[in-house]
Amino acid sequence: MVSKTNSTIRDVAALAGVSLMTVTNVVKKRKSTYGRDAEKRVLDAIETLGYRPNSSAQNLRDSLSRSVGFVISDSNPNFLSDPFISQLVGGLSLHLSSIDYSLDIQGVSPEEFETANIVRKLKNDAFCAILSGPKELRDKHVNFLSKLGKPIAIFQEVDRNSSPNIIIIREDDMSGAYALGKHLLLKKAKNIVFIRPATDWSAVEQREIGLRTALEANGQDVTCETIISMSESYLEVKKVVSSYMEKYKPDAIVAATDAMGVAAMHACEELGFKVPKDIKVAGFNGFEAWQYTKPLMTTVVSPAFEMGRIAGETLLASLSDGEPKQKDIVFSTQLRVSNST
Amino acid sequence: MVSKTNSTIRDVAALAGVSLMTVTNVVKKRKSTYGRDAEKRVLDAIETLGYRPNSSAQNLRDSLSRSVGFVISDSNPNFLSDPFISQLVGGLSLHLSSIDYSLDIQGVSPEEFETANIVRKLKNDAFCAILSGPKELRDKHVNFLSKLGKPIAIFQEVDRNSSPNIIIIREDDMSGAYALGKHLLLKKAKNIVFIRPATDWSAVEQREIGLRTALEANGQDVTCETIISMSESYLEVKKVVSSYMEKYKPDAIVAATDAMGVAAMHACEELGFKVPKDIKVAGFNGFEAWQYTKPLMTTVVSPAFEMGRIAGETLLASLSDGEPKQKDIVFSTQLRVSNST
DNA sequence: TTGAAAGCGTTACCAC
DNA sequence: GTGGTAACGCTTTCAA
Repeated sequence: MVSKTNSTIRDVAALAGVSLMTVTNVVKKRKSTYGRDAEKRVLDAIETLGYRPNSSAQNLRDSLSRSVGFVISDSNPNFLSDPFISQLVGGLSLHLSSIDYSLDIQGVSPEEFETANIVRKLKNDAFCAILSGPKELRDKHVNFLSKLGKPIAIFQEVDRNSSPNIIIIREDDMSGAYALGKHLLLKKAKNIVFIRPATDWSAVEQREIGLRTALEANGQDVTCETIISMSESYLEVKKVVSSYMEKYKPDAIVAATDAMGVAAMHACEELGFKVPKDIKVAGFNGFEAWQYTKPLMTTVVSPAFEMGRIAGETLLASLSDGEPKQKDIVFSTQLRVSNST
Repeated sequence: MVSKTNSTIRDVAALAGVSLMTVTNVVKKRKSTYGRDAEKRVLDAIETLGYRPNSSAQNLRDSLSRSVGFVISDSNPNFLSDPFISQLVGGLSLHLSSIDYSLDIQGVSPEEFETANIVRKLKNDAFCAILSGPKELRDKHVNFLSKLGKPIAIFQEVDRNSSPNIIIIREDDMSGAYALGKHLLLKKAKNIVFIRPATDWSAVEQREIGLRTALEANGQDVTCETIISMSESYLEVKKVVSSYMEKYKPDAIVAATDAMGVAAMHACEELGFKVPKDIKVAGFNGFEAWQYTKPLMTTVVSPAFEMGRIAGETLLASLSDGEPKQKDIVFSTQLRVSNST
């Protein structure tokens, strides 16, 4: 293998027979500070030497890391298997790599949030976070992040009107859930169950509130009970739903996510209930993988990929312009009615 | 907000009343080079100043970036929605963040592979790649990567015995497919169809070879035809399978991935074929999302998360130890038989 | 243990 | 346009 003593801007200047300044100017494309012949000689030298600016040196020079950190508070080490999170990361990474920024991802359990390397070393220019755990713990983490002194984007929390460097990026789960509730009423559902994971997510709270608001307008006529599954796993959700269905007779199940909805649907079918005739089932997210259920599930679609992209754009903007103009960015969700309701 | 003029090692030394050397030694935990009292003063100073080593400076100093780049050759910008890739990234990122390395991800279309920022700027210490496109294009990309002069891990290619800095990390798709083929024979399948996407992936080729090898042992008795779907999308696969099923009467379908398998299964059911009675269906990968099909699909399970983790470990090892000991790391796959066959 | 100094590569500023 | 120099923060070496 060729021994790679990377060439520096000095080597380029020497080979091209120009000064350091001229090389920088050519590289930075500051026309009118150099002549045509000099430009050509510099470009040739860069080509033959295979010169590439050393980014560590650039970063030191202008005290930037050109990177964004993304802390994911999740008890599952394989947090990227959650499509919501992988879409956020995908959208964010797409934008960052287009402007030559890099992305540091770290998953951390909610309990260890404040001791995660990524927020302790603090080497990134800005941070994204998605939180989980009880509301007061999440509040604590928001507060912790706000003291980092860097631009922060937090996904899926409600705006706390907190410090000036925090941007909230969320989807309007409440309205989506509200629309879903109204849809179920239209379909004559009377006894509705909301199934949610034990883990607290702000989005889940919002979904429950929206659903209940829609249903409560109908007074005593309609009931809504919440049941909790210890985990979001397929088997656990199925078990919880099965044992509930054996005792009670709801006519609709709203699951906090599509994955949970599929499990609920299967539980019902195995007990002999037909979907949607005997019981309606709906979920949240509408990601690729869950579009393959039979019957196709009614869901509230999340714009997660786009949210990731906007997080990148907004953070970078506030890095150069100072305080962000918009401190609470809300994406609308969309009810997609299918055959399961 | 507090104005953050980050404190340097000099400030710490000054406050603690010790030399720079001593601070470095304490930070680097080189015991026996400093005394107890000095240590305490330094640690206190670090605490009160909130000192954190500047990683750009460290990186410049020892010409490292402490980051790994991951180039994903995929025509879909939302490449992370592919569970195979998101698992690779998850495993890799978990390992890297545990040793305080960061991860640069960039998706790029096969045609633009060599012009992607990430491989042009070359700022990472090592690279991972997953390739797609025709075999000769992939060969070209392997060759291109081998000339980068940095440790490279390539997923899911076959070993080309190429340059010393390339590590191949793959799963044994051929054996998995072979086992699946034998299983289908055991289940009395005679006319088998392999459905694959038009896009070339090395893994898909391996799966086809393994399947055919298993079946060919049975001579003329058993047929195996390959059909191609332009895309991997649910609708496209369903359409292709439907129109095939209307003309021919295979008794088993092997899909190149579970996602395609689900689509194939639905196509069959909609035409009135029962799975597995009238037709058997199997896929590849066995990721979370596809464990929710009804009937549960027979599949060959991929250890993608673990492959990502090992890529990180191996690259980092070869960064410090020079050439890697193992140049071709093969993970075994596992046939998981379920109700769809 | 210490203090001083050099060097990593880039960039900005200066006077010419 | 040039050439020289200083600065970013850290680490190592060398002599004390």
